[in-house]
Amino acid sequence: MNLLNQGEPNRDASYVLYWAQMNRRVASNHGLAYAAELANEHRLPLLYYEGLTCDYPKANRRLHTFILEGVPDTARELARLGIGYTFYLRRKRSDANNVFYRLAEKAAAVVTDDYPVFIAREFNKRVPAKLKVPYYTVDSSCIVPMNLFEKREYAAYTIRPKINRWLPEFLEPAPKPKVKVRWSGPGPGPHTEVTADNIAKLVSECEVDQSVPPSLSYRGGAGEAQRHFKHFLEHSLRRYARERNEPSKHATSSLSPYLHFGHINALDVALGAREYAAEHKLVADEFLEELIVRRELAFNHALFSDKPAALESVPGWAQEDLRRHASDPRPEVYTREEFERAETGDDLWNATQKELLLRGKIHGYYRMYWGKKIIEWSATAEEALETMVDLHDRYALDGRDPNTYTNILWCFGLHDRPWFERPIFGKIRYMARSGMERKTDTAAYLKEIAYMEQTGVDPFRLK
DNA sequence: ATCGGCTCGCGCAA
DNA sequence: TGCGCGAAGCCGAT
Repeated sequence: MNLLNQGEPNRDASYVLYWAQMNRRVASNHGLAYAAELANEHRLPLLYYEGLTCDYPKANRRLHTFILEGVPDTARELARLGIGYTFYLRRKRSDANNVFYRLAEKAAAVVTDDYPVFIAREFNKRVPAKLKVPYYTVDSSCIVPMNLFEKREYAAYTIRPKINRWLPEFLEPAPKPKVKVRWSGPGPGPHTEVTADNIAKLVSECEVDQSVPPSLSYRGGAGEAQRHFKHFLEHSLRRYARERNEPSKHATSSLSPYLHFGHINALDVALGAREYAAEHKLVADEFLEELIVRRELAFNHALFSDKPAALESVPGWAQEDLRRHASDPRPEVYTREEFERAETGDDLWNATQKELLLRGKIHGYYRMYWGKKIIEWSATAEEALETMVDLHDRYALDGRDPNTYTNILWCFGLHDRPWFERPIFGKIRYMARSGMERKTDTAAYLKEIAYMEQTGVDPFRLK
């Protein structure tokens, strides 16, 4: 927990305010639980505010739909716990309502999410000074709070022992938000009522890019997140270590969209996987390594980098290699539009891009190939990076996340080691189509993507 | 099928 | 100061 301003509690306050910026969930939310504690101290009720605006960069139908799908779950849970809920959908850019500031004026204190990238990073810098009341941020994203680390870690092997030392202390269920003064009735307006039936209509009324359709595969919400998690435990965890890099086997958790929007807490995923593994005599080590060590390494990278998504944040040797090879001839070069439309000369690469377009995420292993080839086929490294970030911002349900930026920069050498010298890449790890063929069943993947493209149905969508 | 070399730098042991 | 080893590989030799 961090207090980010000199605010004094408001004596005439009507509630304590929790502002869900990134962790859009009720269960297992350390920030919300802390807000409930403050509310109890002030003998006030607790109000949960969540907004969705149309004017953040590249806002679109896909992202809006996913976020709105989470709202009914949130409303139900909050009502059960006696916590007030104001959700506001700002449909038009001309809408002058600034609901957060209006609600904050009547709050004894504000609690929100500590988050190291995108809008929350900027808001948490700018907003506290504008408020008269205390403004707290709580890290409800990481298992080991990212602020406990003192510096940017060099690689997984440097952060791993530190995480392992802290884990026994932090791998405990989050406290529940138990309020003493229950909220009765609706939250203070303006409030937008969201039901499963009106989501499509609400989104169509928003001034956002309507050309990006909702994901074929993932619907938002805490309930959906739990369903995916349960399916993963029962059908995939035991295969994870062996088959996680084989996309056609579907052995990964598919939780990244839910982790990104906070519909599920990584802490609960870790606890649940550990418990399931113990009960069923399975080994969850490989999954926990990715969920905890690599995910938290990404948050560490974002927190301690001035620009988490810039080439200046990759190691010196890699930057130097990119510079040295900047004028190497590129045998193939594609424009951003050709990448976007999946129109390169490589059908496997095109399939990965189609997976992004249709599902809203790319399988983790193939995404590395996707990124490496964009580097190889772009005029400059800077342009390659821009293409990757832009395509994720618009199409990925797990974009705009510390993991996204870290996975993209990994393609440029971040958290990786040098390998042998070659054109364009220098000593940055290269990936070849032949390697994909050798190690994975590319034919099965191509078939699966082609089926989705032709039918508009994801055969692996959770029923 | 499997193995070693490629190459940098962190962090711990000495 | 030396040394082991690292987030997902490639390539050529055996």
